[in-house]
Amino acid sequence: MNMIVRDSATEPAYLARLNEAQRAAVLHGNGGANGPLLVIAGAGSGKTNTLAHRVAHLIVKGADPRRILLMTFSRRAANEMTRRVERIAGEVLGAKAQVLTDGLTWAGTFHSIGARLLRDYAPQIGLDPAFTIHDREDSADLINLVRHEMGFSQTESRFPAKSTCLAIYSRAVNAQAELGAVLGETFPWCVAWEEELKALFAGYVEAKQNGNVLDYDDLLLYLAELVADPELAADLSSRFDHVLVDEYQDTNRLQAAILKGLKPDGAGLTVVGDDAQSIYSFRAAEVRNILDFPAGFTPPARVVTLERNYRSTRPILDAANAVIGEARERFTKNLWSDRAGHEKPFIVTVRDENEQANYVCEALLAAREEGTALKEQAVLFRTSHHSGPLEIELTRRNIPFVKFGGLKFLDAAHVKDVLAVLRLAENPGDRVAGFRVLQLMQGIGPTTADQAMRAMQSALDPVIGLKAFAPPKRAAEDWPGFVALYAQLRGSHAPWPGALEAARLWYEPHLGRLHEDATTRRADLIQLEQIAAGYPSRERFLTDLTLDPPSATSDESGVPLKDEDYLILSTIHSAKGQEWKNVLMLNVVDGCLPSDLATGSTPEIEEERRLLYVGMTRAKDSLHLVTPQRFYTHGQARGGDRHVYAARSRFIPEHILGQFERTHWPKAVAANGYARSGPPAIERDLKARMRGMWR
DNA sequence: TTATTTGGGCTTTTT
DNA sequence: GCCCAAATAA
Repeated sequence: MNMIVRDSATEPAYLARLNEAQRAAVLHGNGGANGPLLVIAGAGSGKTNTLAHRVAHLIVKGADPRRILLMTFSRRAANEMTRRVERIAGEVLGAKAQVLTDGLTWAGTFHSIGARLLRDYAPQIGLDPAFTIHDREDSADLINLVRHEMGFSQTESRFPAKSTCLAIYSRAVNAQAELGAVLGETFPWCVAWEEELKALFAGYVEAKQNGNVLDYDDLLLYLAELVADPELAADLSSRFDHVLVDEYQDTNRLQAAILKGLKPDGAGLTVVGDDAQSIYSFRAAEVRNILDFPAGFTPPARVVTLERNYRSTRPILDAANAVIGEARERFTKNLWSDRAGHEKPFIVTVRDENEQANYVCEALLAAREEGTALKEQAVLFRTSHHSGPLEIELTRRNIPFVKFGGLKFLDAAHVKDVLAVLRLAENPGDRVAGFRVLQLMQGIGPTTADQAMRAMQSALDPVIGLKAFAPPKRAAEDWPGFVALYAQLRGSHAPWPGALEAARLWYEPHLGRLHEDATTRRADLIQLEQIAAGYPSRERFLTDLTLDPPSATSDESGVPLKDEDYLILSTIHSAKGQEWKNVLMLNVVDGCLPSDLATGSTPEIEEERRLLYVGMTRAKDSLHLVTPQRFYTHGQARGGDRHVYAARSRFIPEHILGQFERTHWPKAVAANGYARSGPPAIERDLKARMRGMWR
């Protein structure tokens, strides 16, 4: 399998179209599992393409795709990678490639790979393979249950909220740090609760184990523990010849430990990343992982640097380089591009957020008039709610859009309710799911739900326990129906995906009672059934959905039609790895970018700077940074007038302003204060709308 | 014991 | 605007 055959005369065409550095990254080891490789890949330097070529090259050279482990940031990135590998391998291997690339099944996030491996190794590490996985909200709910049981909810001064408790716990786990240190550095206002938090976390861990549930962090933690055992690590390691990791700058210490345990000598290990794009340290990502990677091995890992940018025009890249050039500490060199462009990025001053929304609409419609489809344009912002006024304006103008990184489909209460039914069937010990489901029935509150859960657990079989349980009078009517549903779902012949429909039918009466807009919510659930049909089993469906939820409001839940043109709205974080012809960034203003919640320490501020850099480098042809002069503060009634005056982001100081074109909008001032910018580019049939009001 | 109301406090980015 | 806990009603 390890062929060291080099014949440059027959070098395939797919290598010829790469630049020298890219080719070096692809050819490293020449198809074999040689020493470790670090690829520093600047923004737009063809990173995904290079990685895909490397994987394809390995396969062409005879590597077994089933023994290639590919870890990317999201399932979407993994799919994209697989697609490209397929195409490239197809050029060389023809029809055979399909079979080979179908074997590339070990591709996904650290968390999803972790879940799969843990199910495989469950018996060896004392885990029940039927474990269910808690998302963030479920984890917070469980921690809340423990918090109540320990009496921390009725303290004299207020105990940290459940989400804060979880955040502290998660940080301590992912950063592999002591609780005291975490509190001091990241949660200083909770320092006084250290003892109580410690007790709470001990209780939380116990509750997870009793219920046979894992949270996100456990997937990494258990995997790290698994590879810490020499025998298990050797066994696991021998399953993979090649391990490739994307976005390595955003991995945390736990993830680095997993890799190290998996490939201690680095043989066959490739990591790709860019320290200038590290934007996840709030999630305990550790830039040092990538910086210290080469020296972690003897001999040190080979480093290949990709500095040529194929994405952006030169003026855009120059401006982005100027922004990142202000960073305190940096390791990658400036990127270069030979894509000429006459247009500098714009800094557009507008009066307030409403004008900002107007400007954005005008700008993107103008770009569309010139031939840039909405799909090739994006509006980026620091926090999800920054797009609020814009969303209203887009809706008013009938401009279709899809939002990434906002409220997720799965966070909706009705979707969680139905999924909880399935989870409880999968794992009767899942208290959070049980509490949620049982309390849907009228007359059942926390106390009864707790008693019913206990009855389930103490019985030989959970179904028998439920049947024997006598609910309070008010719930007596609902009870038999629920027990029958549960028995059906627990049965060995539970249909799939029919089980979801059964759960929905049971849920529908409750849906009508609990929610006003039952019709739209019901449509969501039917949508969910369609998604479910794509999964082979209930377990895979539940796992994949919690680990790789549909990321946009449209993704699979299909709000706008796929073939229609629509605009992309996205947080900067969710825009990672993507690119558009025209990019507009909102609120490039001190207090928003950097966020005023993240200006406490230098590292935090530096991360915000990289965030601006990441946003700017998404643009191919044109870039607009919009700076409203004042914006309304939150925490007031709608239409309130509390506002602050904002200054241009500190990341664009005076001396780099020359890289930008500064404009005001609306343009120059007429007697009434504002020039008319001409009628909007959209026509509306007002009469039709009037008629429509009564139909 | 459950369901509903009221008042006070915090408010990012995501697997 | 949302979450949470305490108070109140059924």
